[in-house]
Amino acid sequence: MRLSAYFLPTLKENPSEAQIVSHRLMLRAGMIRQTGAGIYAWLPLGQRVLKRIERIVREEQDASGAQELLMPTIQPAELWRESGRYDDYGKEMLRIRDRHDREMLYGPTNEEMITDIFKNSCKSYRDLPKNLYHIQWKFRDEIRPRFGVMRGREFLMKDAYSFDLDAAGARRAYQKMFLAYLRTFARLGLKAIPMRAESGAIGGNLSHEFIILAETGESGVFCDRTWLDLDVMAEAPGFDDDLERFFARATGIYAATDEKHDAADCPIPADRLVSARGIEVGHIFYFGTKYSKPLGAVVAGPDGEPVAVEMGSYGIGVSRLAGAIIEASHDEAGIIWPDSVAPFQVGLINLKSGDAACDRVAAEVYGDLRRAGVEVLYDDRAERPGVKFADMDLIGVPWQVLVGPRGVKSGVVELKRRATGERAELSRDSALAKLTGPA
RNA sequence: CCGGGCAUAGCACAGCCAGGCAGUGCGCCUGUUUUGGGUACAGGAGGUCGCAGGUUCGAAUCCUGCUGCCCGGACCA
Repeated sequence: MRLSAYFLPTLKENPSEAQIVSHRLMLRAGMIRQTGAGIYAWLPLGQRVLKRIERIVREEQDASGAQELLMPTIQPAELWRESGRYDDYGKEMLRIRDRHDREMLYGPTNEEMITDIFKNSCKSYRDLPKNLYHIQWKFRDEIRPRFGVMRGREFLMKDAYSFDLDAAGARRAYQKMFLAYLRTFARLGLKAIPMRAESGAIGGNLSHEFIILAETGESGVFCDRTWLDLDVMAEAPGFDDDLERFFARATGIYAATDEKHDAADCPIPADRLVSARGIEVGHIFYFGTKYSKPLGAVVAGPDGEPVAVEMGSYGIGVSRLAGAIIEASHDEAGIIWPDSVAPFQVGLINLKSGDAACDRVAAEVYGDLRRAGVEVLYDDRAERPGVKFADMDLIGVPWQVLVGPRGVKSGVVELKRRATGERAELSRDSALAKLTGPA
């Protein structure tokens, strides 16, 4: 992509409405624009990041055996009356009426709808187990949205729903998602700690929140110091292996949200306890027959007797993750994207646009990278080098390739790693090899 | 929802107290200059001063009502 033609409205100054760093940087880097309290438009750069995050989430869901579908954003109120949540959800649910005066709602979650879809087609224990998910926009009418996309009213969420014949099966489904979540967050370049959590309005009695530690986190959390240096994925099993041991070990190291933490009854000594703030990026629940019973999701068991299916639900805040990753990875100059979610892999800077030799070399490097399948943002604007450096640092592209008069003369380009600031002068071929070779 | 604050050009803000030509910096456009970390100079474009009403010869400025947004809290997968 040539930057001269790209819609990338970066800002030099901080918009006054943005207080926390991820919100400021997302606005300044031209990723998002606010259209109302807690409601954002995603501009091309932000959309690219969202798609990258979504893809990793999708790949890990698929790898775990879950199947993707897509449910609507608008739901009939009737479904929610059956579960009793139409009243329970309160003002956080956005309620609307269609032209026939039918009561509808903009879905805050999809337990009722998926259970309804499931029950209409799955009648036998032979149809189990199933895990169905989608990645869809949700709306929760938060009293007080804040922190940009991290606490928006409209947000993109992956939600999965598991159906099993018995509690043992549901436990395995829960553990598979537990593993899928750890794999997902690791790939996103995040250290997410699974913490015992309240199950809230979803209901149920087994629940973990996946938390990233960050000063700007919304909730207080507590964990064993061991977590700070632990690479929990080092000994992670495959999805088809026995997950019980891994699950026991990962959940055996103390970690709890403040609702679940009791200082008077804490299993670890004070000098090992870390008190911090965290951003919730995922939440998983086992809730048994809470929805299957009222909604009639019943299958015939092996003995022919009806059995209400055992369910769980599993959420990942996809749009929130864009903000959370920035909270965890930025510096004074701007965003530092992990390679896995970067909107472009390489930012190519022509330091002297208009100079025939620089234009030629930059265009050739651009072509070479594109042919090699690298997503590259080529800054071909007639701007000062300083402006280009500042913009490229701000938007956080992991690698920068600098083409300037000096290097062109001696036949080299400069390669800069955004995260470390490390630079090296290389021949064009070795730079290309480095950027297209194995990571 | 409670409490506090803000609303003037794309962005950040001054002007309001004490009514009298709509301003500054950045950004944007044109030209010159400069060319390895947001360059310099000159010229230019850009405004329903959030909306509605009131007071006044005259309102960005004073008064009333409304709306939107932000912050703290409570709430919240």
